[in-house]
Amino acid sequence: MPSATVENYLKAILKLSMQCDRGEVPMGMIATSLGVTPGTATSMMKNLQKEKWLSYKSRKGVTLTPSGKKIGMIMIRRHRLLETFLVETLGLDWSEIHDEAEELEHAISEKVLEKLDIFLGKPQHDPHGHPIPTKSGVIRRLPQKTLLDSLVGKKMKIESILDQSPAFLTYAKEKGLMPGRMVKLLKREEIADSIELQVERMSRFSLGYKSAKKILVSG
Amino acid sequence: MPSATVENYLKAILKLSMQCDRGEVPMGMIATSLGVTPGTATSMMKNLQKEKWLSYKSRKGVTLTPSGKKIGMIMIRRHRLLETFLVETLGLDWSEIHDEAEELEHAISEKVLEKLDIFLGKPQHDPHGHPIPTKSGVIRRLPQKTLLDSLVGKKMKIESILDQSPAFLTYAKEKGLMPGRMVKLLKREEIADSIELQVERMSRFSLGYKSAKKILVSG
DNA sequence: ATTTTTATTTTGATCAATCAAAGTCTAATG
DNA sequence: CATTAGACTTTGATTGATCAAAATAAAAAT
Repeated sequence: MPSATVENYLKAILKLSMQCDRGEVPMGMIATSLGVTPGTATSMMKNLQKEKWLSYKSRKGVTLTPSGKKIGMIMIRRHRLLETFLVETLGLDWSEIHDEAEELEHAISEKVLEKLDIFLGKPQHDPHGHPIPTKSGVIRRLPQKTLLDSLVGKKMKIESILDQSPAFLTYAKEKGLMPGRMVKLLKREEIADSIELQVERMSRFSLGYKSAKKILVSG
Repeated sequence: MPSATVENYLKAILKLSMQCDRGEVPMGMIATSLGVTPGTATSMMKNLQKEKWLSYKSRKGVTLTPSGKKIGMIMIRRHRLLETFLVETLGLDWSEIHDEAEELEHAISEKVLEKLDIFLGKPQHDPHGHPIPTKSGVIRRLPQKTLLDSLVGKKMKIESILDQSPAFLTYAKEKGLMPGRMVKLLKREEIADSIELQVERMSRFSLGYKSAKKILVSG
């Protein structure tokens, strides 16, 4: 059984490898993502390699083995199912759930998780619109299009919010930026790196480029 | 914030101090109850004293301070609410829930616990009939009478099952020995340290003294 | 009152996870 | 191509939790 720490490393590495696709995940990203010093990350990678969860090439980076990937995926599944439970069943706000799930995901067994999955009706995605992997580790691919890339005037459907920080999530909710809502890009102000938009019948507002890139859309 | 290990020590010490009442809880009981060597228990007690969770007298034992007692009580509350959730909401069998709750109790926050308490309808006791402390740490006192002490021929109500082991719980359930059921002691066989009994309209069976002491009754 | 037994404490060591700071590569820049 | 900045690795130390085994104290038995 991997420790909670190992589970965190494997989950983080899996997520990084899914985003910034290029074979190996570099040390620096791992250290930053987990909030540890580079030296800690390096020494941990050596242990994880010894346990066959990944392969590590000095000054290159790491790639997960199938068993490492499996554990990472299980952790993502646990996290997202727990987030769904916290919002749907217990009524927590979507800005509060990330940290809670971060703790619970290391304590919940497969047996309880499967019961929870059934109880929740086998949801396809969590409250932020992130796809929930199946028990066997299959995960739907998210659309790549962000609010920033969408065409002026075209109505798009919000698919997912990439930022987990409570402050951003609270703001997004207030403006109606939630999965499932329809949004229209009204104007793009290149020079101010800002866009203007409207969600359904709500009032217009603007968003910086950096924030706009955190909203995935489809349609 | 206490570590999960510290939480376990404080919960165990609180439980021991509630059962075998005599001021101080001796080292040996603590070590056995937590499955660690005596030396480990001793050194841990010194740390816990330094943190003001208990007072330790060499070769005497320990007594919890109010803050230590509070943490122990919170852990009992978490454990029992989680057990209730696992049975009532997710449908696990009462023999499976102890170990699951043992893990989850260290990961669940107060915020989530209070939501869970409301969701469950503020239950008074867990599936084994153990009282659930209130948020402020008040706990109902269990009856002291066991099945063994009850009078031959008198109908009693089962209040609580003291043994957490899956094997005993599975057996108990099969025989109808569950909180809320009515039970009648039919015969006491002193020489065979065994009793004969009947639960409601089910068939009679016998139980050894040691097992009979694990069933608390009232009535 | 000795001896023996049992309970507890001490000591020295280990393991996982971490950091700070010094050392070493590598790749980009001039 | 030599230098330098940035990324990465090494080293040595720390912390919390643990154990085994030796030492000690207290309680029980003789």
